Amino acid sequence: MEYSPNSIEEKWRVWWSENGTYKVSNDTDKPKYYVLDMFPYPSGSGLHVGHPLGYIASDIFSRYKRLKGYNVLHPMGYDAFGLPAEQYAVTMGVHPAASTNENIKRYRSQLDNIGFSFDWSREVKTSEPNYYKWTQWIFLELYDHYFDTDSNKAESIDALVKRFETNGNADVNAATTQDNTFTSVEWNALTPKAKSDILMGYRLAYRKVSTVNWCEELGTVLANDEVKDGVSERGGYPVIQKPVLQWSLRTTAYAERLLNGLDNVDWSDSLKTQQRNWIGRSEGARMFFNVADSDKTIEVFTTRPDTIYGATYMALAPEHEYLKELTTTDQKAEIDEYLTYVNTRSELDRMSDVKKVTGAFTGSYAINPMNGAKIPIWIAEYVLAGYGTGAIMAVPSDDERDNRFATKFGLKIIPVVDKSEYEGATLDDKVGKMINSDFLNGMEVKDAITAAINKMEEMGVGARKINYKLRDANYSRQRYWGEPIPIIYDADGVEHKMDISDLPLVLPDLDDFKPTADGKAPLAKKTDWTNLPNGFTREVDTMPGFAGSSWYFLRYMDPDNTEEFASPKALAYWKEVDLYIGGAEHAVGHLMYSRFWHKFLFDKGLVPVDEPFKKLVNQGMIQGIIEYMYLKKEKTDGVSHFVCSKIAQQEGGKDSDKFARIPVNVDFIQEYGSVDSYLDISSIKRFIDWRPDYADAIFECGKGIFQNGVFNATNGSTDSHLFTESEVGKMGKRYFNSVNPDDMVDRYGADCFRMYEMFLGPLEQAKPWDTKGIEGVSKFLRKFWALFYNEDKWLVVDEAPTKDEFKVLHTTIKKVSEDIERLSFNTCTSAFMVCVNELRKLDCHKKEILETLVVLIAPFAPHAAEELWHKFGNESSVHLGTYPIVNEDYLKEDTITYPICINGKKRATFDFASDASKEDMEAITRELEVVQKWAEGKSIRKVIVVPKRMVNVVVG
RNA sequence: ACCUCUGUAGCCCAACUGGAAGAGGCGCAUGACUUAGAAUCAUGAUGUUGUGGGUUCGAAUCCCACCAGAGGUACCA
Repeated sequence: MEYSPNSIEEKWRVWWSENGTYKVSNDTDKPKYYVLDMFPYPSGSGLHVGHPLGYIASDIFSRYKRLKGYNVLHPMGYDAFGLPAEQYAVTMGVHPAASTNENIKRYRSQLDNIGFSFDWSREVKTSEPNYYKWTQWIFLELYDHYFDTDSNKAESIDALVKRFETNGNADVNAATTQDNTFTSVEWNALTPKAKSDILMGYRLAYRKVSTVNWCEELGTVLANDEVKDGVSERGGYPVIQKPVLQWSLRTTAYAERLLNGLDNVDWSDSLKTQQRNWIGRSEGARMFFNVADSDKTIEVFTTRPDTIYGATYMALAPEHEYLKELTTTDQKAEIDEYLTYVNTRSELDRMSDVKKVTGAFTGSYAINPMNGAKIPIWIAEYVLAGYGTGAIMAVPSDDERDNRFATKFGLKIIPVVDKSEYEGATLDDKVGKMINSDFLNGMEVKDAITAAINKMEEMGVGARKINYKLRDANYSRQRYWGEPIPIIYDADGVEHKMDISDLPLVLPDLDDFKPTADGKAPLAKKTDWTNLPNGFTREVDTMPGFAGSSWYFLRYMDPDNTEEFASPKALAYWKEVDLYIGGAEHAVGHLMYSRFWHKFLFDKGLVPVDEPFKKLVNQGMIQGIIEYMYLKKEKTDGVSHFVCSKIAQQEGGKDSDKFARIPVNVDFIQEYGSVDSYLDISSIKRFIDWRPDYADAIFECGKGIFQNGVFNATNGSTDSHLFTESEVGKMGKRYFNSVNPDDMVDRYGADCFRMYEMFLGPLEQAKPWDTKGIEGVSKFLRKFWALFYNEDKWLVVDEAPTKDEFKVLHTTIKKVSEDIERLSFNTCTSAFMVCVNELRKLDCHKKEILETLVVLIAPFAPHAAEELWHKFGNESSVHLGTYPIVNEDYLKEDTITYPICINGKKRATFDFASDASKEDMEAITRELEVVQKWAEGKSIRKVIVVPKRMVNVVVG
């Protein structure tokens, strides 16, 4: 029979499901192996071809490990809470639970189509109460603990309270924002509210003021993603940074352990580097500057205490707590004006716009603790409240940004480091000899740093300190579609945790998912839910997206447990994720949060290891081509005005303020993805059908204008191309460029789709989707099939294979196994192609070869392999079989052909016996005719023999 | 702006630890089969390894600078 995937694939998917082929037991003697995918957020547009890339890779690896005799846990679930479902609810009135369930159904059918070996009985959905019960429980555990720096782990708040009651806090070393010292007597005399406030400074889940993006016109808090250039993406309204009391997680407490833990995991160096940079450990000093004519002291963190004598001004973050007190009457207007400006600036704007130097003078002065110099205190947006202490001592002579600032505002610059001995050193380089620096003069920077800190400690004006860029994670969202935070407040505003027996705190139904007029979370509207009979009120913020995804991998181990998040037995067996595959876009965020949660659970003795993911691989993103149209920001005669991208280019293109770029559905585009992609008249009409709001828009093409159904050509031209701009980028709903895997599976079959995705390129590399190449893989599968079948005839014969046939097979086993181990699936695919090409040349149809080949290819093409496996008369699944072993005897060669190079250039080849020694090879090489010829009149200086590679003769 | 990664034939990519620039596929060209096309089979052409420097007997690979693209930058997921 012909290879026709559609007729066999569905059959085997049903068979696997009915036979429970992929059901995983926690109860077995087999060694375990845990292969995890980053579970998807079920978006409204369904899976696109980028999603399955990692899933296919992990599925191949799981099937491989199963064949190798492991008990493999390979689960799947859904990260089901999230903003898009809520936005959809706000605009379309569909309950997020309903749309999410619809999306999950669609995802499931798409996933099923690809033939994954997931154990669906372990499915996890983060939006299910029986799951988020435990998310809430972990949150309360975090709330109930603080980080003790003496024991270097989380300890219970109850124990801390006992210490306060007996000894106060003087001998407590903890990760805390609490810097007042109190005695037991003082503590015991405090009101419950005051005690609660102090404990907030210790808890791992705590409340503090942090800012949100607030859009007055839309009456809502916006995600960073919804803000572009300081205005809302929707409608273009102003967005300001508004301070709100919110929950946070004290991730910083674990900074050092998060950093050290990286040494013990098998992740790529680039990924570890990204995590290390995100944690951003830096050594330096904290220093205290008194404010002139005030009792205030400003704390700064600096990595360059050596440059203290060059500190000519001080810069505070505009959010600094002392700003009010420091601003003089004269300067108030200027400061207020500046604050209004800063309010419109996102953190990203503030970091990236370094060329723009802005700031304002408070009118106050600080005293340099080392020499008593009076230096002005400014506020500047380049100082971020969240980093260090939100205040810096500025040294314009040795810091690029400070230098620009000082130059612009005419502030003093005192050179303190002489770099004349270091050619090419930049301002920021930590090299040179100290000058103008009193006792530091003449020292090298490195020594001066130590000397300066020692002196400051002696004088009591500073101390050695390690600072981290890592910030505590904001844990509050003013949203509906997330886990409710199980906290209630009494009449005094003191928070209380809910009783564990009352969990889960189920998210109540709402009809209207908009926030309240004053920006409170939607749940605030549900007064019968928020107001409890005893006068207490509920927290109305919900948890962020990362809450549910920070521990889901533990739930798969024991998904139906109602007593614990997972049983100790299940946790002890599965232990940790052995291989985690997921997108590089999660390289810091999700992985950092999961590791933090896991370390906390480890401290509690609830998980057996302190790092959750042993080996981690980021698959590269499959990109799509995004097609943009240029829209003039200002309407022409009251209607929208689109401009051909080639015309827009001449006026500055995307960098110009004149244009907005809007993504177009790529289905309308001619010459999609090329430099000359365009819309013709009929595609413009389709565009208008799609976006009726642009029905009367002007479309300015290269050679004419299209409007209201009529094309007016200039110079009688018929060329009506409206060029669009193609850009490689994310595939997704917002760019209208998704390719649905179902279409590929319908057309080519799941096995072909799977192999093609792997064949596209290295797993870790980003690559644009291109449907064209899939024909090659399809052709390969037909050729593979043709080894077994000729039309309706089963060709396989029971003859003993030849040496050559064995060699082809075992070369392939070796290559494929090695490549699977290093996750190089693209080269596996081409190894199979080579193998099939060679077997065809040998006209091989031998059972012993082909049956082994079927097992070998089973992880890649599970359906075809299963079909053929059963044709061989086997009754159990090929996927529960045994992986073939390489027999090296078939791979041996008698001679190896070496290139003979003269001075690095290949001049001849020579066959050496494969077991020849280096010395023999050198001796033979020296006598070769070519070598003699090239060495004529010169001497042979050296002969380099690289076994199995080449021979190089150096003459001269 | 900062952090991370990538750049090899018209295109997707191989080249493992520094050792012959080429495995596989797409596309293209020619031939076979065919009335023709499709499918299939056979054959084979294409190079400043992004640019410039350095290290080395030898560099796609290591180092430095630059250019281009992608991902992340804490409320998209």
